[in-house]
Amino acid sequence: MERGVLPLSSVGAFDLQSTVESGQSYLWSRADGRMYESTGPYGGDAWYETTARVEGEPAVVRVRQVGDRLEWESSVDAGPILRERLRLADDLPAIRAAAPGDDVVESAFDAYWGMHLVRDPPVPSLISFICSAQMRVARIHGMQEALREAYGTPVEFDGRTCHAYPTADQLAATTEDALRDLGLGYRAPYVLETARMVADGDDPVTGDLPYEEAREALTRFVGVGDKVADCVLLFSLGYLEAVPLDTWIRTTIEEYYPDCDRGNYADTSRAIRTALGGEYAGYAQTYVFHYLRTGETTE
DNA sequence: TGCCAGGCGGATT
DNA sequence: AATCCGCATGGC
Repeated sequence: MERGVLPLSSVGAFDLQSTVESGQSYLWSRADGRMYESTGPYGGDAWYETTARVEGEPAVVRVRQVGDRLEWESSVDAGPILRERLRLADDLPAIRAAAPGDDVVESAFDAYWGMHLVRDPPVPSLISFICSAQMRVARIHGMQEALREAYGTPVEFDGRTCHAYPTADQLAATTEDALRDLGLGYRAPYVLETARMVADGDDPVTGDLPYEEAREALTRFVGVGDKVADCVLLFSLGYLEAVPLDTWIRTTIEEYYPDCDRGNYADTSRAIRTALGGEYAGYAQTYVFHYLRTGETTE
Protein backbone atom coordinates (compact mmCIF):
# COMPACT_ATOMS: atom_id res chain seq x y z
CA MET A 1 0.00 0.00 0.00
CA GLU A 2 1.33 3.38 -0.97
CA ARG A 3 -0.01 6.56 0.57
CA GLY A 4 0.38 10.15 -0.42
CA VAL A 5 -0.88 13.67 -0.06
CA LEU A 6 -1.68 16.17 -2.78
CA PRO A 7 -1.72 19.69 -1.42
CA LEU A 8 -4.43 21.79 -3.04
CA SER A 9 -2.81 25.13 -2.30
CA SER A 10 -1.63 25.44 -5.90
CA VAL A 11 -4.93 24.07 -7.26
CA GLY A 12 -7.06 26.72 -5.60
CA ALA A 13 -10.66 25.88 -4.86
CA PHE A 14 -11.42 22.18 -5.01
CA ASP A 15 -14.46 20.17 -3.88
CA LEU A 16 -14.03 16.43 -4.19
CA GLN A 17 -17.60 15.51 -3.32
CA SER A 18 -19.17 17.75 -5.94
CA THR A 19 -16.62 16.61 -8.49
CA VAL A 20 -17.39 12.91 -8.14
CA GLU A 21 -21.07 13.03 -7.08
CA SER A 22 -22.40 15.44 -9.71
CA GLY A 23 -23.34 12.92 -12.37
CA GLN A 24 -20.30 13.52 -14.57
CA SER A 25 -18.59 10.28 -13.71
CA TYR A 26 -20.12 6.96 -12.73
CA LEU A 27 -16.76 5.34 -12.08
CA TRP A 28 -16.31 6.39 -8.44
CA SER A 29 -17.89 5.00 -5.27
CA ARG A 30 -18.08 6.25 -1.73
CA ALA A 31 -16.46 3.82 0.65
CA ASP A 32 -19.20 4.47 3.21
CA GLY A 33 -21.89 3.57 0.67
CA ARG A 34 -23.56 6.97 0.90
CA MET A 35 -23.09 8.07 -2.68
CA TYR A 36 -25.63 10.75 -3.71
CA GLU A 37 -27.20 10.83 -0.24
CA SER A 38 -26.03 14.31 0.62
CA THR A 39 -25.01 17.41 -1.25
CA GLY A 40 -23.01 20.48 -0.50
CA PRO A 41 -19.38 21.48 -0.48
CA TYR A 42 -16.67 19.38 1.10
CA GLY A 43 -18.34 16.03 1.66
CA GLY A 44 -17.26 15.36 5.19
CA ASP A 45 -13.87 13.92 4.19
CA ALA A 46 -15.50 10.72 2.88
CA TRP A 47 -13.25 8.24 1.10
CA TYR A 48 -13.92 7.64 -2.60
CA GLU A 49 -12.60 4.78 -4.69
CA THR A 50 -12.16 4.05 -8.35
CA THR A 51 -9.99 1.84 -10.49
CA ALA A 52 -7.36 2.91 -12.96
CA ARG A 53 -5.14 1.03 -15.34
CA VAL A 54 -1.40 1.47 -15.20
CA GLU A 55 0.17 -0.14 -18.25
CA GLY A 56 -2.93 -2.31 -18.59
CA GLU A 57 -2.90 -3.53 -14.99
CA PRO A 58 -5.92 -2.47 -12.91
CA ALA A 59 -5.29 -0.79 -9.57
CA VAL A 60 -7.60 0.60 -6.91
CA VAL A 61 -7.23 4.28 -6.08
CA ARG A 62 -8.76 5.62 -2.86
CA VAL A 63 -8.88 9.32 -2.05
CA ARG A 64 -10.43 11.75 0.38
CA GLN A 65 -10.32 15.49 0.87
CA VAL A 66 -9.32 16.90 4.21
CA GLY A 67 -9.45 20.64 4.00
CA ASP A 68 -6.91 21.89 1.51
CA ARG A 69 -5.33 18.55 0.71
CA LEU A 70 -6.15 15.22 -0.92
CA GLU A 71 -5.03 12.07 0.87
CA TRP A 72 -4.75 8.92 -1.21
CA GLU A 73 -4.09 5.21 -0.79
CA SER A 74 -3.34 2.83 -3.63
CA SER A 75 -1.15 -0.03 -4.78
CA VAL A 76 0.39 2.40 -7.28
CA ASP A 77 1.50 6.04 -7.29
CA ALA A 78 -1.92 7.69 -7.48
CA GLY A 79 -0.69 11.28 -7.71
CA PRO A 80 -0.52 11.52 -11.51
CA ILE A 81 -3.74 9.53 -11.88
CA LEU A 82 -5.65 11.89 -9.59
CA ARG A 83 -4.21 14.97 -11.26
CA GLU A 84 -5.52 13.74 -14.60
CA ARG A 85 -8.83 12.18 -13.56
CA LEU A 86 -9.86 15.12 -11.33
CA ARG A 87 -8.47 17.74 -13.74
CA LEU A 88 -6.53 19.38 -10.92
CA ALA A 89 -4.73 21.67 -13.33
CA ASP A 90 -7.92 23.42 -14.42
CA ASP A 91 -7.91 27.14 -13.63
CA LEU A 92 -11.36 27.67 -12.16
CA PRO A 93 -11.18 31.46 -11.84
CA ALA A 94 -10.25 31.75 -15.51
CA ILE A 95 -13.01 29.32 -16.45
CA ARG A 96 -15.55 31.28 -14.43
CA ALA A 97 -14.35 34.52 -15.95
CA ALA A 98 -15.21 33.17 -19.39
CA ALA A 99 -18.78 32.34 -18.33
CA PRO A 100 -21.67 34.78 -18.57
CA GLY A 101 -22.69 36.66 -15.44
CA ASP A 102 -26.28 35.44 -15.61
CA ASP A 103 -28.00 34.78 -12.29
CA VAL A 104 -28.37 31.04 -12.77
CA VAL A 105 -24.73 30.60 -13.77
CA GLU A 106 -23.46 32.78 -10.93
CA SER A 107 -25.63 30.95 -8.41
CA ALA A 108 -24.39 27.59 -9.66
CA PHE A 109 -20.72 28.60 -9.42
CA ASP A 110 -21.32 30.01 -5.94
CA ALA A 111 -23.19 26.93 -4.72
CA TYR A 112 -20.57 24.39 -5.79
CA TRP A 113 -17.41 26.44 -6.16
CA GLY A 114 -14.49 24.07 -6.33
CA MET A 115 -16.21 21.41 -8.42
CA HIS A 116 -13.92 20.34 -11.25
CA LEU A 117 -14.79 18.50 -14.40
CA VAL A 118 -13.54 14.92 -14.51
CA ARG A 119 -11.50 13.16 -17.13
CA ASP A 120 -12.74 9.58 -17.22
CA PRO A 121 -10.99 6.95 -19.33
CA PRO A 122 -12.66 6.87 -22.78
CA VAL A 123 -14.13 3.38 -22.97
CA PRO A 124 -15.67 3.34 -19.47
CA SER A 125 -17.01 6.83 -20.16
CA LEU A 126 -18.54 5.68 -23.42
CA ILE A 127 -20.16 2.59 -21.89
CA SER A 128 -21.45 4.38 -18.80
CA PHE A 129 -23.07 7.17 -20.81
CA ILE A 130 -24.69 4.67 -23.17
CA CYS A 131 -26.30 3.34 -19.99
CA SER A 132 -27.41 6.85 -19.00
CA ALA A 133 -30.22 7.16 -21.54
CA GLN A 134 -33.53 7.94 -19.79
CA MET A 135 -32.12 6.94 -16.43
CA ARG A 136 -31.57 8.64 -13.09
CA VAL A 137 -28.09 9.43 -11.84
CA ALA A 138 -28.09 7.00 -8.93
CA ARG A 139 -29.28 4.16 -11.13
CA ILE A 140 -26.70 4.84 -13.81
CA HIS A 141 -24.11 4.57 -11.08
CA GLY A 142 -25.65 1.33 -9.85
CA MET A 143 -25.49 -0.16 -13.32
CA GLN A 144 -21.76 0.55 -13.54
CA GLU A 145 -21.22 -1.13 -10.17
CA ALA A 146 -23.14 -4.14 -11.49
CA LEU A 147 -21.03 -4.24 -14.66
CA ARG A 148 -17.84 -4.09 -12.61
CA GLU A 149 -18.86 -6.90 -10.29
CA ALA A 150 -20.13 -9.11 -13.11
CA TYR A 151 -17.33 -8.67 -15.63
CA GLY A 152 -14.44 -6.70 -14.16
CA THR A 153 -11.08 -8.15 -13.24
CA PRO A 154 -10.88 -8.78 -9.49
CA VAL A 155 -8.29 -6.69 -7.69
CA GLU A 156 -7.21 -7.39 -4.12
CA PHE A 157 -6.86 -4.20 -2.14
CA ASP A 158 -6.68 -3.52 1.58
CA GLY A 159 -8.03 -6.94 2.50
CA ARG A 160 -10.97 -7.09 0.14
CA THR A 161 -11.74 -7.84 -3.47
CA CYS A 162 -12.64 -4.94 -5.75
CA HIS A 163 -13.43 -5.18 -9.42
CA ALA A 164 -11.92 -3.04 -12.15
CA TYR A 165 -14.26 -1.52 -14.70
CA PRO A 166 -14.59 -4.15 -17.44
CA THR A 167 -12.66 -3.78 -20.65
CA ALA A 168 -14.35 -3.78 -24.04
CA ASP A 169 -13.08 -7.33 -24.54
CA GLN A 170 -14.68 -8.46 -21.30
CA LEU A 171 -18.01 -6.82 -22.17
CA ALA A 172 -17.92 -8.11 -25.73
CA ALA A 173 -17.79 -11.67 -24.40
CA THR A 174 -21.16 -11.48 -22.63
CA THR A 175 -24.70 -11.71 -23.96
CA GLU A 176 -27.59 -9.32 -24.31
CA ASP A 177 -29.70 -11.40 -21.94
CA ALA A 178 -27.01 -11.31 -19.26
CA LEU A 179 -26.82 -7.53 -19.54
CA ARG A 180 -30.60 -7.28 -19.30
CA ASP A 181 -30.44 -9.38 -16.15
CA LEU A 182 -28.20 -6.66 -14.68
CA GLY A 183 -31.03 -4.17 -15.23
CA LEU A 184 -29.71 -2.40 -18.32
CA GLY A 185 -33.05 -2.77 -20.10
CA TYR A 186 -33.10 -1.73 -23.72
CA ARG A 187 -29.56 -0.36 -23.41
CA ALA A 188 -28.21 -3.92 -23.20
CA PRO A 189 -27.79 -4.47 -26.95
CA TYR A 190 -26.27 -0.98 -27.30
CA VAL A 191 -23.60 -1.73 -24.70
CA LEU A 192 -22.88 -5.13 -26.19
CA GLU A 193 -22.59 -3.91 -29.78
CA THR A 194 -20.44 -0.90 -28.87
CA ALA A 195 -18.18 -3.12 -26.77
CA ARG A 196 -17.78 -5.40 -29.78
CA MET A 197 -16.93 -2.46 -32.00
CA VAL A 198 -14.25 -1.28 -29.59
CA ALA A 199 -12.96 -4.83 -29.04
CA ASP A 200 -12.65 -5.15 -32.81
CA GLY A 201 -10.36 -2.13 -32.86
CA ASP A 202 -12.67 0.85 -33.31
CA ASP A 203 -11.14 3.47 -30.98
CA PRO A 204 -13.47 6.13 -29.54
CA VAL A 205 -10.62 8.59 -28.99
CA THR A 206 -11.16 11.42 -31.44
CA GLY A 207 -7.60 12.73 -31.49
CA ASP A 208 -7.42 16.30 -32.68
CA LEU A 209 -10.74 16.38 -34.51
CA PRO A 210 -12.60 19.70 -34.17
CA TYR A 211 -15.46 19.57 -31.69
CA GLU A 212 -18.44 19.21 -34.00
CA GLU A 213 -16.68 16.62 -36.17
CA ALA A 214 -15.71 14.69 -33.05
CA ARG A 215 -19.32 14.67 -31.87
CA GLU A 216 -20.54 13.41 -35.22
CA ALA A 217 -17.82 10.76 -35.27
CA LEU A 218 -18.75 9.35 -31.85
CA THR A 219 -22.34 8.75 -32.95
CA ARG A 220 -21.10 5.82 -35.04
CA PHE A 221 -21.19 3.77 -31.84
CA VAL A 222 -24.50 2.05 -31.17
CA GLY A 223 -26.46 3.78 -28.44
CA VAL A 224 -24.57 7.04 -28.92
CA GLY A 225 -26.51 10.03 -30.18
CA ASP A 226 -25.57 13.70 -29.98
CA LYS A 227 -26.20 13.98 -26.24
CA VAL A 228 -24.22 10.93 -25.15
CA ALA A 229 -21.45 11.95 -27.56
CA ASP A 230 -21.29 15.35 -25.88
CA CYS A 231 -20.98 13.73 -22.45
CA VAL A 232 -18.05 11.60 -23.59
CA LEU A 233 -16.40 14.59 -25.25
CA LEU A 234 -16.81 16.72 -22.11
CA PHE A 235 -16.17 14.21 -19.34
CA SER A 236 -13.49 12.09 -21.00
CA LEU A 237 -11.97 13.57 -24.13
CA GLY A 238 -11.30 17.09 -22.92
CA TYR A 239 -13.66 19.07 -25.15
CA LEU A 240 -14.63 21.66 -22.53
CA GLU A 241 -16.89 23.49 -24.98
CA ALA A 242 -19.26 20.50 -25.30
CA VAL A 243 -22.71 21.19 -23.81
CA PRO A 244 -24.78 17.99 -23.48
CA LEU A 245 -28.42 18.86 -24.18
CA ASP A 246 -30.26 16.67 -21.69
CA THR A 247 -33.74 17.18 -20.28
CA TRP A 248 -32.44 19.40 -17.48
CA ILE A 249 -30.49 21.74 -19.67
CA ARG A 250 -33.33 21.90 -22.21
CA THR A 251 -35.58 23.09 -19.39
CA THR A 252 -32.92 25.63 -18.45
CA ILE A 253 -32.78 26.84 -22.04
CA GLU A 254 -36.56 27.26 -22.10
CA GLU A 255 -36.50 29.26 -18.90
CA TYR A 256 -33.30 31.29 -19.09
CA TYR A 257 -32.11 31.18 -22.72
CA PRO A 258 -35.24 30.89 -24.88
CA ASP A 259 -33.48 32.48 -27.86
CA CYS A 260 -31.05 29.55 -27.91
CA ASP A 261 -33.76 27.01 -28.72
CA ARG A 262 -33.26 26.54 -32.45
CA GLY A 263 -35.42 23.45 -32.85
CA ASN A 264 -32.65 20.95 -33.51
CA TYR A 265 -29.66 19.66 -31.60
CA ALA A 266 -26.82 21.04 -33.70
CA ASP A 267 -28.10 24.61 -33.90
CA THR A 268 -29.32 24.77 -30.30
CA SER A 269 -25.96 23.38 -29.21
CA ARG A 270 -24.11 26.10 -31.11
CA ALA A 271 -26.31 28.83 -29.63
CA ILE A 272 -26.11 27.71 -25.99
CA ARG A 273 -22.39 27.08 -26.38
CA THR A 274 -21.95 30.69 -27.39
CA ALA A 275 -24.27 31.93 -24.64
CA LEU A 276 -22.25 30.03 -22.03
CA GLY A 277 -19.00 31.60 -23.11
CA GLY A 278 -17.66 29.29 -25.80
CA GLU A 279 -14.37 27.68 -24.87
CA TYR A 280 -15.44 26.49 -21.40
CA ALA A 281 -19.20 26.31 -22.00
CA GLY A 282 -19.32 22.71 -20.80
CA TYR A 283 -17.90 23.73 -17.44
CA ALA A 284 -20.67 26.27 -16.92
CA GLN A 285 -23.23 23.74 -18.10
CA THR A 286 -22.00 21.15 -15.60
CA TYR A 287 -22.28 23.63 -12.73
CA VAL A 288 -25.79 24.60 -13.82
CA PHE A 289 -26.81 20.96 -14.23
CA HIS A 290 -25.61 20.03 -10.75
CA TYR A 291 -27.09 23.16 -9.20
CA LEU A 292 -30.53 22.79 -10.74
CA ARG A 293 -30.69 19.04 -10.22
CA THR A 294 -29.67 18.93 -6.57
CA GLY A 295 -28.96 22.28 -5.07
CA GLU A 296 -31.27 25.05 -6.14
CA THR A 297 -33.54 24.95 -3.11
CA THR A 298 -31.69 22.83 -0.56
CA GLU A 299 -28.31 24.53 -0.63
C1' DT B 1 -51.34 5.09 -10.29
C1' DG B 2 -48.95 7.55 -14.05
C1' DC B 3 -44.94 10.06 -14.90
C1' DC B 4 -40.20 10.67 -15.33
C1' DA B 5 -35.20 9.88 -15.73
C1' DG B 6 -28.15 13.33 -18.25
C1' DG B 7 -32.09 9.40 -25.26
C1' DC B 8 -31.55 6.40 -29.04
C1' DG B 9 -32.66 3.59 -33.25
C1' DG B 10 -35.70 2.83 -36.82
C1' DA B 11 -39.64 3.88 -39.69
C1' DT B 12 -42.37 7.25 -41.81
C1' DT B 13 -43.37 11.49 -44.01
C1' DA C 1 -34.62 17.13 -42.26
C1' DA C 2 -38.31 16.68 -39.11
C1' DT C 3 -41.43 13.83 -36.52
C1' DC C 4 -43.35 9.77 -34.32
C1' DC C 5 -42.88 5.58 -31.89
C1' DG C 6 -41.21 1.79 -28.98
C1' DC C 7 -38.17 0.69 -25.67
C1' DA C 8 -36.76 -1.38 -19.59
C1' DT C 9 -36.79 -0.24 -15.13
C1' DG C 10 -37.29 1.67 -10.52
C1' DG C 11 -38.64 5.64 -7.53
C1' DC C 12 -41.90 8.89 -6.24
